[in-house]
Amino acid sequence: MSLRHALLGLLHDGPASGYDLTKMFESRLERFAWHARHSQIYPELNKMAVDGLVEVIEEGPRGRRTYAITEVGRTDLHDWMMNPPADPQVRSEPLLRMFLLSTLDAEDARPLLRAHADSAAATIDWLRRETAEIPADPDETQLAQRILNEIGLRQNQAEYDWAMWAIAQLN
Amino acid sequence: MSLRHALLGLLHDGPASGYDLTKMFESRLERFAWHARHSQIYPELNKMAVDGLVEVIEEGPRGRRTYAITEVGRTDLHDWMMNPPADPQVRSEPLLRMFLLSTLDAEDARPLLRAHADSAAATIDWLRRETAEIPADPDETQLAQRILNEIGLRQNQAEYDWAMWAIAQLN
DNA sequence: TGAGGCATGTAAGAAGTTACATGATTTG
DNA sequence: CAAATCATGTAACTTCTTACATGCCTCA
Repeated sequence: MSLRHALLGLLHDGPASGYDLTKMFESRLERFAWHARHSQIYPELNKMAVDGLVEVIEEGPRGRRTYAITEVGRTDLHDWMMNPPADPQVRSEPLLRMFLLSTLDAEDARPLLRAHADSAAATIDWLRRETAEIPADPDETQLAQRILNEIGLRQNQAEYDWAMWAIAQLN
Repeated sequence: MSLRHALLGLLHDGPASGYDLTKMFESRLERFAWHARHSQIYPELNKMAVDGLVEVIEEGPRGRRTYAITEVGRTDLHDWMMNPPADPQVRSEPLLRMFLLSTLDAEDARPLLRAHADSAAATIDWLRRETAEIPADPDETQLAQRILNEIGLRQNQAEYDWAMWAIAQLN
């Protein structure tokens, strides 16, 4: 039920429509943590409303429905946050590819590692630009954003460093 | 089709049964890269055999069937390895939880970050022990293993450092 | 008035999970 | 001979992807 909790988590910051949440997934979660399309988000919001985790608080133009998290939703989110499973499950196609690197010879592995490094470097650039836009005297949301950007920066720096190191190992 | 390619990748190292591959997933892939259960692996191997990507090369006791990758399978794996998608999709529940940290107050966030750090530290310990077992003069497989352990070490070190830094930020 | 973005939806199929089910072989 | 492990499978269900489908609103 990670999708459900991702949505609750996003709604914790304030009410939003399915359309807004789809955009939030794209801009905030999809790159590092979770991925979902609108075709999964809209039905899930409807189910969550039936289950009382969210409620429609406004109907706008073009059939727009703005959802807000309910008290039940908050409790559910809090429980999920505070009880992580012992055996976390991860699915990362880029990392899987790296784990299967030994199936390639050095000539093929090198450009793949290079691409991996380039991709990490591009993400670092992007996160640095994002972070630079946060004012020196941030509010709580901006402070939280800074902490999140930091995990992305450190992770991608590790990926970059590793890829460069691995290229050196091939030689 | 990541499962398919994960299986082809594991079979690239040598023939194995569905049972062996299930164990390999548990010990090698599941923690960092991909996750699959035997109930998904066995049917997939059968489909892959129909598609000519793998073949049964031996039938052993208890109905054991040993699969080997075919030339078609090798080509398919190589294509997949060399053509990573532009927008990699990642799903990580632990990271999602960190991305939703701002839904908690500081008293709740602290132990969660602590647990995140502990988990990274435990993984680092485990990887260090694994790496120490690799002889000083490794063969090709062992060298590849060392490169993989290194990515895990660096990633988890980044996670650990970040979590400790984040705890400090809360104060 | 046309293009782009806003806004939501469904249907079919693929992928993945959980639970049930069975039996052989090895080892202490 | 009992327990652990080896070994494979299916059924029902949930989750996720891809493609199709529709129409409104805003701005240049």
